[in-house]
Amino acid sequence: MNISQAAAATGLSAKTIRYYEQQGVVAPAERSDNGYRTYSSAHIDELKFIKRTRSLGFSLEEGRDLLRLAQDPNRTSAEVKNKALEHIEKITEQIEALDAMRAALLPIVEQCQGDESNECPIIDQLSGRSQ
Amino acid sequence: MNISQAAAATGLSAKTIRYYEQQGVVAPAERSDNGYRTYSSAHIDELKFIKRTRSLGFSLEEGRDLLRLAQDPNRTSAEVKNKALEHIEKITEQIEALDAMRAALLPIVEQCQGDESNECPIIDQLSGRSQ
DNA sequence: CCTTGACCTTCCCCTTGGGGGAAGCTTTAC
DNA sequence: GTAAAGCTTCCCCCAAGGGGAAGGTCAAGG
Repeated sequence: MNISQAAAATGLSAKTIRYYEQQGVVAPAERSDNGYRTYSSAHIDELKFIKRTRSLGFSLEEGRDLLRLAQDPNRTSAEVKNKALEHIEKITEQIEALDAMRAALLPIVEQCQGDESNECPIIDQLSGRSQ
Repeated sequence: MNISQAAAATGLSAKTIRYYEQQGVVAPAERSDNGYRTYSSAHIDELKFIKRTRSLGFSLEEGRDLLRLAQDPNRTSAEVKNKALEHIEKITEQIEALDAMRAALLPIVEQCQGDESNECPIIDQLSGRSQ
């Protein structure tokens, strides 16, 4: 299984797969005689695992940690749950920050006529006028 | 007014102020004979303007565009409102993406005992088992 | 007068998660 | 035999600065 086939099998790009290997996130691929990377189904599973962690918003480093836990028979579910809860906390903070921006922006934007005049409460607000 | 005083006046770091100047976001500071940057109240206002756009989640480039509109007497409020609405749209999309992650994560995490056992539905999910 | 500490300057490397593309090899298909 | 496609490594690029080095300047104190 070449890298382009691994890419097709995982939905990742070849570039991304090389990057994950170089970052030590997944086990390095075997090499065939010509130097090409060769992928087993175990590699594919690792790549898919990381893809799922990424889609849930985990960083690559967190994904790597989770993969190690997944492969460690001595892990405890408490360790895993802790990481997940911390991550949920971070997501929640990000949502709150974005909500605050939106809440600050919406009423000002609604006040703006959006016409051909140059008078604009959005600009006034950003300029510190009409505070 | 030196850069550290401008920093104190705006709440930005000196590094950030230099960066904004180098990126062409704000007008370059005057230089005194020793080469030190010198800031007028107009500069301070520009820096504060950009700081407000940043705190509302606008990119530096968007902040620069908004500052140019603010200084352009021929602007229309429609232009400004358009940019603001696009930005709100982006924020909304980000919130939705984060909400989706949280919604996907929460039920799995709740199923996890978080004890000393290695059995863990979070790991199962990430591994594609018990899908 | 001289020194020391606090400024200031530019410069380069670092972060995240890859994308784009060059240079050079190999393999595949016709 | 040759051309296209695939693979390799390598380096530069993005956002928004932070950290810190090397070197010039300025103000205060002994």
